[in-house]
Amino acid sequence: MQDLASSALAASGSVITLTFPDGNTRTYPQGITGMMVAESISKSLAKAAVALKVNGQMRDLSRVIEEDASISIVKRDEAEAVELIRHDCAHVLAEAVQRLYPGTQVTIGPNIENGFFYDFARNEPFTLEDLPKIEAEMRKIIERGAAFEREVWDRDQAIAYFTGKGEMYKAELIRDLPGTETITIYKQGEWLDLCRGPHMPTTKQVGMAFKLMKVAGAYWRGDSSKAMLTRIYGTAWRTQEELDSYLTQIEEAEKRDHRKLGREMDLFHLQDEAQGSVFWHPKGYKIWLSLEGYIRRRLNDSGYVEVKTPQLMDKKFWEASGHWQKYRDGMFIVPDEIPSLEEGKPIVSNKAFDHLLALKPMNCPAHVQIFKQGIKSYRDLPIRMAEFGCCHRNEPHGALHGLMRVRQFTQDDAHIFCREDQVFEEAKLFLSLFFDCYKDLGFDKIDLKLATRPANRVGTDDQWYRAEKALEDALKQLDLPYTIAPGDGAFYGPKYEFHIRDAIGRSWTCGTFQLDYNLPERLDAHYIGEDGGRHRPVMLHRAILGSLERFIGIMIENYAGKLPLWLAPVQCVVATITSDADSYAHEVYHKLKDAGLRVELDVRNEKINYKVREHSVAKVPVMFVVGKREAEEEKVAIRRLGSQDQQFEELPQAVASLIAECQPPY
RNA sequence: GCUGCUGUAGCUCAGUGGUAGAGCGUACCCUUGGUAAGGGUAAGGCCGCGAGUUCAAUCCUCGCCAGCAGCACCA
Repeated sequence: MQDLASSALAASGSVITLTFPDGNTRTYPQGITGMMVAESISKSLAKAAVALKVNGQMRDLSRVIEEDASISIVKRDEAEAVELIRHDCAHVLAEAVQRLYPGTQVTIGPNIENGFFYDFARNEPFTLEDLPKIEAEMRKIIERGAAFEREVWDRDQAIAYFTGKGEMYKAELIRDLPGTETITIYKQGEWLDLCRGPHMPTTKQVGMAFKLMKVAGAYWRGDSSKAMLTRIYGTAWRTQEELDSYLTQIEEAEKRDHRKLGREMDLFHLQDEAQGSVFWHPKGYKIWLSLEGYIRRRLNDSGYVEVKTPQLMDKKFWEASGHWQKYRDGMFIVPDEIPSLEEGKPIVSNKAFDHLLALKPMNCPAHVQIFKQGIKSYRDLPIRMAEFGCCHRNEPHGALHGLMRVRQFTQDDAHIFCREDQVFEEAKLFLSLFFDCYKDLGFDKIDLKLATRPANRVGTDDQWYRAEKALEDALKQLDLPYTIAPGDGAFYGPKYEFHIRDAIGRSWTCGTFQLDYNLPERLDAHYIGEDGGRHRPVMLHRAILGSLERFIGIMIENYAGKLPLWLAPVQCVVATITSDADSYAHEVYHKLKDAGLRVELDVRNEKINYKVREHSVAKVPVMFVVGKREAEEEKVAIRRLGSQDQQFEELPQAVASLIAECQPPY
C-alpha cells in the first residue's frame, strides 16, 4: 500500500484523505479508485467488495474518488448489496431477453420491493413458458462474468446510437433527461444499457439466487394512452437460503388470502350474477355486525350523530355536486320510468333518458342536504354527521378484487361541518380516535400519508396553504410519523390517507380524512356566524375503516382468519365426546347462548379427534369439550385454538370467564 | 379498460379427438370413540357460454363471459 501510495504520490504530487467507517483516515494519491482502496486494505476485501459508498452515496468500485471523503466498502454479503444484486440482475435479464428474442426493445428496469422488473417492447408478449428459457440464458451470462464498464456518452451520440439500433424507447428516455444530466452507459461484454448505475464489478457477482416470477402487461410510462409493454418480474437475493425463505414466505402469505379463507370459513361469496358485490354468509355477517357495532359506539361517544340517506337520487342532484361531470363513468345510472312488460318493446322509452337517477357513489352530498334543513348557527358547529352509507361505484372489471375492491360497499362515513378555525382541532380529534380504533383492531403497521394539492384543483392557493398547514400541524403536534404524497390530494382539498398492506404486501387505502371547501359552495350550505351574516362551513370527509368490505378483508388476512374472540363469528363450540354427555352439552350450550355468546353445539356421531380437528381448521377460538367425566363433575375441558393442551374448569367459572373474554375492547 | 394466463363434482385438482376420474366434503349404515382425519356404501358433472373444423369436440380454432396476476383507474 505504502509503495502504491508513495509512487503515485510521487507521480502526481497530490493526495486525498479518505475517512473509513471506524474513523481512521488514510491518504491516497489522486486518481485512486474504490477497487484500489479495497486492494490496499486486503485481498479478501477486494474480492468481496461490490461497491463503494462515498459520503453515503453508492458508487462503482471502478470509479475514481475525486476528493477527500468518508467512504465505506460494501461487500456482497452485506444487506445493502442486495439492491445492487437486483439491479444488476435486471441488466442480465435484459441482455438474456435480447439474445433470445432479437428485435425486442428494452425500456426501463428498476428495483422494487423484494426484487426488480424489466419492461420490454415486443410484438408478441412473453408468457410464463418463456421464463425458464430466459433464466437459463441469464445463468450463462452470469457464469461468463463480464465486467460492468461505465462510460459517459455525449447526449446526441447516445440518441443517435439507440435510434440507430431501433431502441426508440431508450432514445426517448435520453431525449427527456434534463440537459444537466450526465448520460452514462454500462457495458457488460458486448451488451450495453443506458443506466445511472452503480453496478457491481462483474455479472458474476449477481449469483444464482434469483428467479423470474411473473409476466404482465404495463403501460409505457404508466400511461394508459401509451403502448402496452410486456413486463417480467424477478426476485434476487444474496444467497439461495434467502431466496428459498422468500419463496416460502410468499406461499405462507397466499394461505392468508381473504378470498380463500372467506370460502373455507364460510364467511361470504361472490358470483358472476352480481360481480363486485358481496354475498355475506351468516358467519361473515357476524363479523360485520361486531365491527359495525364497535365503530357505532366509538362514534356515538365521540360526538357524532348517525343518519341514513337515499340510495337513488336525481341526476340534477349529482350535477349540482359536480360528480355527474367528473365521475359519471363510475356511476350506476337508472331511468326513472316504469319498465315496459310488453314483448318486443324496449324496456324503457327514449324519453327515459330525460329523467335519470343515479345510485349514490358517495354520501357527502346527501349529508349536505340534511345540514341545509333549517338554519344552522355557528353555535351548532361542529356537526359530525355519520352514516354507514352503502355506495355503488361502477368500477372497471380489471379493478375488482375480492372484498378489497368491490362495486357495492359500505363506508363508516361521516362529514364534519365546521368553521375553518376548527379544522385543526377536528383533525387532531380524528387522528386520536383513528389510532385508538386501530389499536383495538390489531393494526400497528399503518402508513400515514399527507396528500397535497394536485395540479387540477379548485380553491385559492392561500386556502390550500392554510388547509395543508392545518393538517400537517395536527400530525406534528401528535408526533405521528407520516410521508407527504405530493399532488395526491383530492381536487377540492388535501387529505390524510391511511394505508394498510394485505397478506401479499399490496397496499390499500382504508381510513381517510379530507378537507373540502368545494362542496359546501356548490351545494350552497351556510351557517349564521357570530356577526349575524352567512358563512360557508368547511366540510371534512372522514372514514376510519373506509369500506367495511375492504377492512374485513384486510382484517381476515392480518389475523390469518384467527380473529380475536370479540370478532370471531363463532366464539365457542361445545363438543361432546360420547352421546352420554349430550344433555349436559345442551345445558352448557344454552348457558353460553343465553349470555349472548356466539356458540355452536357439536353432538355429531364423530370422534373427538375429528371434531377438534374440524373446529381448529375452522379457526374457532375456544372449544368446550364435554364427556362423561365433565357431565358428572359439572365441568368443561377448555381447548383453545393453537394450544395442544386443555384446562378443566367448573362450568359457572368457565362460562363467566369466557363471557368476560368475549367483550369488545370498547 | 389493457396485456398474459386460467375455467372439469360443493372445494382442491388429475385426464382424454370416441359424451369423465381422485381426495376432501355431503347422505346413509356400522362404530360411543378422551383432544388435529375410525370403517363401509351411495349420491353428485350441459367438462364456463356460443359458433366453427371433424364421422365424432370437454380436448383443436374463433368469439364472448368470468376468475387470477400485473398495469391503468379508485370522487
